[in-house]
Amino acid sequence: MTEPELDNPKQLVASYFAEDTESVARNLLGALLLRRINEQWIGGRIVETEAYLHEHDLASHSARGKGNSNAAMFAEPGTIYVYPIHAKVCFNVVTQPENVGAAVLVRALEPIWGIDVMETHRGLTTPTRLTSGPAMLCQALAIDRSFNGRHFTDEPRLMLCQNHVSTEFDIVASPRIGISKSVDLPLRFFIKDNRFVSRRK
DNA sequence: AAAAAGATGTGCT
DNA sequence: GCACATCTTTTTC
Repeated sequence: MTEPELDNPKQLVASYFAEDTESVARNLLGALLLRRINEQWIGGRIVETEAYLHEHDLASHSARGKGNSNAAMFAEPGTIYVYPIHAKVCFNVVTQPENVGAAVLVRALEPIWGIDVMETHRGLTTPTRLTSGPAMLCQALAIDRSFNGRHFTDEPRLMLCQNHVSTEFDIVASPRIGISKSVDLPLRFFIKDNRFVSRRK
């Protein structure tokens, strides 16, 4: 796919993220996540997300309240929350009104633009290993902790857009991946039958 | 069987 | 506050 669609991007507005987290997680499926690097947009379509709530969600980083490391999660909706894990990072967008402490984790992309650049960043060329995991997609898009706390509407290095090409798909909900608390809540959402979703058999 | 990924955890400047 | 180690699960060979 070429880039004509990016000539007229419909960037998501901040109010898009102010509603309840589960809805935002569902709505983000199919949206485009783009990273500006070397005067080129690289990225693709979001195919898998997870919702992290505040109240009663012990798996969420916000469950114990606001602290130094998770302060971005309590900022205004549309703020980027990047947290470190195992020498890598994962990418979230804050939802709900300010001070709630909820966010959507972007878990997988369908790579579309700048695949060669993403292959270089990842050090491999297997398509389904490029961005099919929260830490993988951050490495592919060169997202690091310098993005933490930035608002995506004020961040020229990133763009979140509505996808006006392919919007027809079924959404599947399942329990979230890799957590030890609140394990049964069906807060993981992905595009049915998409080959770039993580943890497929 | 071996490698990779990951809502961790520790430790130091 | 930031860098990085480490162990379990999942995926690939």
